[in-house]
Amino acid sequence: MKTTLQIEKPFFTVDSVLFTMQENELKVLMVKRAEPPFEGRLGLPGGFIDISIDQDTDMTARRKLMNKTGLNPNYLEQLQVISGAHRDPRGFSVTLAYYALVAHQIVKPHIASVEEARWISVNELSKFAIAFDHQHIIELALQRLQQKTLYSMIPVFCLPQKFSITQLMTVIEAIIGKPIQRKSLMRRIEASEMFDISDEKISSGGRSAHLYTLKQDADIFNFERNLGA
Amino acid sequence: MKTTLQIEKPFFTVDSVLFTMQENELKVLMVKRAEPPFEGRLGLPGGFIDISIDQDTDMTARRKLMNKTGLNPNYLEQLQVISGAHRDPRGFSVTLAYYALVAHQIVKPHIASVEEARWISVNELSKFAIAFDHQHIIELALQRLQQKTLYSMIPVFCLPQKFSITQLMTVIEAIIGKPIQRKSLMRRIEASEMFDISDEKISSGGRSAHLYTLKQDADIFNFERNLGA
DNA sequence: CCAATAGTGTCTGTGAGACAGTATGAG
DNA sequence: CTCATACTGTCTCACAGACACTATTGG
Repeated sequence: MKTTLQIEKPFFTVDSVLFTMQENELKVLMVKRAEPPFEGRLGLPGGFIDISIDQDTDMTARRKLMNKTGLNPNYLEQLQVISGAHRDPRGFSVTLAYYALVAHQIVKPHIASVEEARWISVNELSKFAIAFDHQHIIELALQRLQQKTLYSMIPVFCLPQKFSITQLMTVIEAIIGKPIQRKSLMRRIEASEMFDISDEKISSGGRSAHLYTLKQDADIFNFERNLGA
Repeated sequence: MKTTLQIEKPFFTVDSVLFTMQENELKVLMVKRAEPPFEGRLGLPGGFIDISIDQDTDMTARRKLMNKTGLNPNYLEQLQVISGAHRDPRGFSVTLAYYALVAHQIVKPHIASVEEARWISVNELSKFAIAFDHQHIIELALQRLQQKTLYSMIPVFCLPQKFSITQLMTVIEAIIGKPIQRKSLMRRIEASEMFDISDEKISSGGRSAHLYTLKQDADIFNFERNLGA
């Protein structure tokens, strides 16, 4: 069946949902589309794979994010493939969606200069007209992030290298949308063995807090029970 | 940048890792490749998306499985995309891998007739020369299945509609590779509220066992703690 | 001193592990 | 009856939730 290769090929793109923590809110990076379809609307940063540059799709995702924000996310993972005949007016399309996390302060200086890109709070997304089914993809990414937050420490990748327990607690609560016990979080920091406690401290109006850092070699530890259930 | 679309496109294929339970062993469906590359070797069932037939990639996976085994799996979920320049000798390729589960007895009558397809025990896979990086993909699928087995009841999709607790226990133990407590499993069957207990029984040399069925409307329940940790 | 934030001590609750004990079928 | 397999009772243990209590900073 040498004919197999003659079948018409779908579009194949890679898009990323990049999250960060800014002003106690969980935000997503959106870019204003410069061309049709959906010209002028907000959409996810992404595009076509370039097999002359990209070694694999992870590289494509990172390269496209670099073009928009000037940096590599601290965490990047495949979300899922979304496909169908009607999600892109140009025809059948296949998109591989990623979700990613960065510390806000590092990204801030870059964005404005590069291109029309902005951080939008996940709570305010519904106020905008979003291109394609990207609204839905963000929904999926958020659900996955929430789930993973219940049994791992990934939210640290939204924070700077040195962070306090309160900062981590705030991100987690922003992600899962409800309060957690500080005590439980401290137990997990201990048990995961992923962090070093630095001697530096940060203060914000009361007793000053210890700062923690991710160990260099640290694997992401998965707990056997969920938080906040 | 209308030039974007002129970028050379990669191959895009869909492959599935179909698991079942047979003779107390976890098995994977492999097909003998009829064409190069890797002609004559065993590989995963899959192929190119046909946008004139398939509404999305799930359909592609189901269609390809139907061609090999004559049936729809009870459970089908995306695993991940694997991509790279060197995994297919014909050039840069992108594969969307699925994993799927079926009850063995239903599939049995179909396979031999359709094509050169066979069930291989996951423990004996290393004895064969497998096409592409499919060995690796199976590894990934198994890891995901193991993880998911710790906090859900998906292994039931390897069983017939009516099944006993012992059968379910056997599948789970085959998947995760270690014994679990019958008592814990019974607690989960209760708590999940996913099953009806039928009045039928099955016997195998001792006291006869109750048979259970999945409720028609049942969602897959996710537990907050892992099993067998 | 007080207010505010950080961190500890410790009790309760839940669900898994372990395993002895009881029930029910076949011969 | 005995044997094999199915199921129950119940204890322990690990870890999350709750929340009062102590510690440390700035004013």
